[in-house]
Order: sequence, then C-alpha cells, then structure tokens
Amino acid sequence: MASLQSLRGMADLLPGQIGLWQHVEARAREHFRRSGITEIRTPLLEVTELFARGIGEATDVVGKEMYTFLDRGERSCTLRPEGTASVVRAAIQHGLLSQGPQRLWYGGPMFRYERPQAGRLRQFHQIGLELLGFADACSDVEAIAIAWDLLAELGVAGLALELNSLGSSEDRARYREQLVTWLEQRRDQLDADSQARIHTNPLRVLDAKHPDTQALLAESPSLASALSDASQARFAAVQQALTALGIPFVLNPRLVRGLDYYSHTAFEITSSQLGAQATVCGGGRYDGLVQQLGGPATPAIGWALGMERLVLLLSQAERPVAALDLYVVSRGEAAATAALALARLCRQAGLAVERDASGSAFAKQFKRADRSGARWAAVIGEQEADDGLVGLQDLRASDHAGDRRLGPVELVEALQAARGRP
RNA sequence: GCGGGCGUCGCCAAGCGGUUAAGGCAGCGGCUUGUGGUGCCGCCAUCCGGGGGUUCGAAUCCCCUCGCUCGCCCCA
Repeated sequence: MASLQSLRGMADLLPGQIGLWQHVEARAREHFRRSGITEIRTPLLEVTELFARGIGEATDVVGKEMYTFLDRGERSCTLRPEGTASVVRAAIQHGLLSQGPQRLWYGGPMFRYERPQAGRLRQFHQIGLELLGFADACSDVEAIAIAWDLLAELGVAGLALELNSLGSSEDRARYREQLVTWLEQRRDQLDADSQARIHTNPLRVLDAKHPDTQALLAESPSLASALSDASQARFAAVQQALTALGIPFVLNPRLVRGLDYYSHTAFEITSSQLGAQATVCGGGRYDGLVQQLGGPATPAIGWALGMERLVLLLSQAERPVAALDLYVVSRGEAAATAALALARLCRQAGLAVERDASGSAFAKQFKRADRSGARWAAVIGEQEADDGLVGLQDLRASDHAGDRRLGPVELVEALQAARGRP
C-alpha cells in the first residue's frame, strides 16, 4: 500500500455514521440514568494478570486474543479485551463495595486479536452493565430487562433471549468432573477441537459444532440435572420473573459462556440478521469473581452489548441528522468579517451556524447553503456590510417574497422566535 | 490460526490480452460580474491495492504480498 492505513480490524467512524452512534450512546445514557445506574470509566490498559486471573487462563480470549506487551518498566500490560474485570478491579481498589451495592455501567473500546469478520473487529466497542452486591434472582431479571428494554427502545426488532443456568460454582465443579470422566471414556469419538478441550474447558465441548460430536453429546450427563435443588429453584425464580415481566425467552442448555467467571444465570440476546456473529448482548452472573480478584465475597451480575453489532442492526433504519439553523453567505473582505461576527453572535445565542468561507460567486454559495440542510440563509454583501445589515431568507421558501433585511441582533431574535415552529 | 470470494477516481460501476481506461453520483468552474434547490456546458484515474513475472503488448494471465469480505474457531 502506497499510503498509510488504519491497522487491520481497527475501523474509523466517519461523519456519515457518527450520527447513529451518538444516537445510540445518548439513548443508552438516558436509559441508565432512569435505571439508577451510574457510569464508571476505567483505563484501557491494565496489568495482564487482571485478565488472566479474572477471565481464565484456559479461555480463548486470554489464551490467544489479547493485545499484550511489555512497557518500558518491563511490566506486562494488556489492552482490555472486556470490561468486567476492570470494573471489578476498580470497585475493589477504591473500596466502592464497602459503600454498599454498586449499579454501574461503562462504555468504550475493547481489543481482541482475532480475524475480523462481519460484526467482529479487533478494536470494538461495548456498553456494559455491572450490578455488584446483588444476589437475588430478581436482580438477574432486572439486568436482563434493562438490556432488553434498551434494545426495544432503540427499535431493534427480531431479537431472541436465550437463557441457561450454570449453577453454583460447586454445582459447576461437580458437573465438570462428571463430564470430564464421561468425555474421556469417548475421547476417540470426539472431533479434534473437543478432544483438546476436555481438560482445558470441558463445558465448551457441549457447544461443539461438529455433527458427530453433537450426536454423541445427546447422551452426555446434563448440566441441568447436576444443579442442586437451591440452584434449580433459583433458576425457576428467574424464569418466573421474566414471564411476569412479559419478556420472552428460550432455554438453551448448551449456552455456556466462554469466560470462566460465570455462574447461575447465563444469557445471550441474539439476532438472526447478524450472520455468524449473532450475539448482540451477552452476560450472566459472576458471584465468584470479586473474591477471586481479591475483594470481599460479592454476588454480581452483568452484561455487555456490542456496539458494532447493534449499529449494524440499526443502520437499515432511519438515521438522525443534525440540522443547521443558519448558513451565512458573504462577499468581500468587510463582509467576511461581518459574516464571521454574525456567525459568532448566533452561536452564542445557541443557534447552529455554518459560514461559507469560499468567497466564490453568490450562486455557488447559495447552492451550498441549500445542500447544507440549513433552514435559513443570511447574506452579507458590500451593500449590507456598509449598512450594518444582514439579508435573511427562508431556504424552504420557493420564492424571495419573504426575504428580509435586518440588523444582526434582530436576526438572532427572529430566528429564535421562528425556532420550534415548522 | 484455517478455508472460500473480492480489490478499476471520494462513492457506485463498465472493461475479460492491443480502448486516449465507459458511465453515474459527489466535487470544482461556468452559463447567471449580488442569490439557492431544476437545466445546460466544461474539468476531474498516464493509471487499474502493492511488488515481481509471462508476453511484441496486461487493468485484463501467473506468483507473492497487503486489505476487505464470508465461513470455521471464539465471542460482543
């Protein structure tokens, strides 16, 4: 390549697309505000150990997808591949948990060194929710409902909520043993990927895509039956509450989240319109993580939502356009200064203004005024500059009958008065 | 990391071994020396992602490379 390019998997967000992103971000912000959830911002870079311990050494994310390097002090640093570990670290580090339960959200870029694909980038963006210090089943449902309602509010259609329970960490450990034993007995019947995972991440074998492996798995010990009575009751309570809220879901016993820290409720919100990367939002309960990272035993639930995937679903719909109130056209040096002063005056009054700086023919400037989408055009030529006046015309009018000539202050007042009216 | 498809102007796109490399949109200039949305005229790729090779001759064939894309893996 002759010219410089962005790194693979790292995308620019251009002016034409940014409106949709800002729209989503604004809605999310407002949605969290109404839900009593406050934002937290953590660094993009963390000590590698945080993710190794938090997410799990055996996971793909940690094993092969992290952007890790040594800094000048020879410390191993990693660009965050997800948000939860950082939020939990911050909560522990600053003693937030001793101030009571925390309802937090975050947003921003995450980094995973993977092969880019539709809805998958190396730098991608997530919005996430973390409820720290909440143990009851209704908190699981509240978290899910917040995600579900946000998506609905944004007008995303055709979503499905998939649900599973991984049980308590004891349930999971017990089941893991059963499963490993069972898998080992049939090791030679498994596909290569699954064989490799028997000890590193056996639960993931359940979700193997290989048809022969899937057929074999039909008779494997089930996770559901390994759940303790308490865990089963808890899962039932989650389902009841979802039903009470009218949020539809499908049980997916093979839904095993990739990161080690999940327990009990695990869920994904998926769309069939996204191709292979169908998950828009995924999350679950992670009761053991806070303690594992050195904090007080704290039950927690959270989720992360993929911005790129969400925007992909939304981009078929309409996108909001930032409207300009006024476009200022001028000719001549004195007029240019007057135009600049007028633009500034209007901006100070809260109007959105663009000034044509080209100095080209009026016909040309008006053509641009029209295309800018501005509601009004202001004209300052030699004549107006001399008189200290400004020509004002309605760009929506088809003739010049309504054109006026007035002073800058009157113009601002006129536009403010006209604002809000069609 | 592994497979498949693709890569011509800012965007869309013709071209398929010998063309001055169509066309449309956008942009710029003009018709209209101070007034827009329509119309008309003109300008806008010595070059076809990059590098090698085959050939008298390549955007068109081959190799390598980069990038995009789809799937696998995994996840948001």
